[in-house]
Amino acid sequence: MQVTDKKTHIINHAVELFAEKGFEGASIRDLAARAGVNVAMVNYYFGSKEKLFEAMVEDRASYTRGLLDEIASNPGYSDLEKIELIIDSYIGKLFTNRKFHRVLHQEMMLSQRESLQDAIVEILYPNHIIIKNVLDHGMKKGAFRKVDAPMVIATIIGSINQVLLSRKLCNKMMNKESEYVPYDDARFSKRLGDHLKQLVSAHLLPRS
Amino acid sequence: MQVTDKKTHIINHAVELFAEKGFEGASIRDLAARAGVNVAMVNYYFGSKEKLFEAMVEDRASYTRGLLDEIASNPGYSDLEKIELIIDSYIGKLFTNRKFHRVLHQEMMLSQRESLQDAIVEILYPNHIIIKNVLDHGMKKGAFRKVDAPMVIATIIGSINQVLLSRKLCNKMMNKESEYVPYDDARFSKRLGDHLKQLVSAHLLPRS
DNA sequence: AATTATTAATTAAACGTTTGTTTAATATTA
DNA sequence: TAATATTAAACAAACGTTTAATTAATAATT
Repeated sequence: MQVTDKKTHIINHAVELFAEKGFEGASIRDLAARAGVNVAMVNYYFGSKEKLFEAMVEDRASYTRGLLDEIASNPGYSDLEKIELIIDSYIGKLFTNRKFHRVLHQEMMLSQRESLQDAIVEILYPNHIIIKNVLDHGMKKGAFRKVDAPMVIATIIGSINQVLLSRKLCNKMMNKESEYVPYDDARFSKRLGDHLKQLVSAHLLPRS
Repeated sequence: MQVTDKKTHIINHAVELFAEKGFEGASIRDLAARAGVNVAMVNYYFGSKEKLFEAMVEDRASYTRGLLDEIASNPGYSDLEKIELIIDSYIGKLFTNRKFHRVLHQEMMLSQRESLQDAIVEILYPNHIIIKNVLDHGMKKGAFRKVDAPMVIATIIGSINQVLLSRKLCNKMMNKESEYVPYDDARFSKRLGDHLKQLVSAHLLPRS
């Protein structure tokens, strides 16, 4: 196995472990056992637990980029269509990358490793800007009513995060049995997307 | 100082510490130093770190109860008025109790101490039910359009949680300087409340 | 192509700290 | 005097990390 592959292999298990136990709760020994490598290899490759975490963030940070930007810059869509496409695309992104996204959330809530917090903000912020630009453009052109754009963004992303926060709470709210995994069910993604699109449309579109 | 007072005193500092560092990241020695008591006192009073955590949850769990229920059961309000009052009331609640609420969020995201997760769900769920009943009643009476009630709840609570998640991210989104503390600013609470009320009204009210 | 020299990868064991917790002695209160 | 509260010290376990020895792979030299 190549060096890069081995690093990636460790990082993949690190995402799982950090998502389950948090940074402090995850031990190098546990990680090594899961990844099937010697404990010393983690420090050999990454230097320290903290640097491993940073390497993991850097490796996975790209998951947010690209797709939203393409949608927003595509001249073939109306502003409302862009918002709707962004909603669906963002749901897909967060659902598939939910473990890493969970790690980012954990780290953002804690006031340790503050420099990492700034890095995480820089990862998430571009997505907000993309949505903001579409909202601002729509309002300027009169396609949208005058709304509190940052709050609309908080609502879109916050709604998705809320169902991602806890599978147990989500299932209880949605009246699903406790073993159900909503994030793997395309019907649930569609349900969330439909709700958000209807909600945001009613909010943004001028009254007839 | 009375025994109960001393316990409460330790719990108060525990909320702060757990909110800052998470369960695993918080040490008994750090807690004892902050609370100004001997390290052994924590185990003397609570038995263990884990039992201290549970005692803290039990002590603070009541923060969610009461207010929302009063609003929902008050016959003097229309269904929309109830929703609007619940939104403002819930924002106030979460903002003032944000540190404990942050601890609950952290714990809910991790897959350790699963029994505690169930307990936390039981703490938060009643609030959801209160909102759900109002929504269902309004839909049944024709005051509201047919909407996805659980998703509407996820949106209301998720939006508030999103701005509570990270002060840094929130300030960046809202174009505030990084030292600003939005949760202590009544204007920010009002801004969030106004947004949510406008959003939910547009979503719930039938088109003219 | 075979052999040697060099570097990289891997391992088990140990290191020093920190952790939650307990103990045994002392002080305080009832 | 008896129960409770408080303390400093010690305990064992787990932690991240380092070491020193060994194996594997690569490069250089004959």
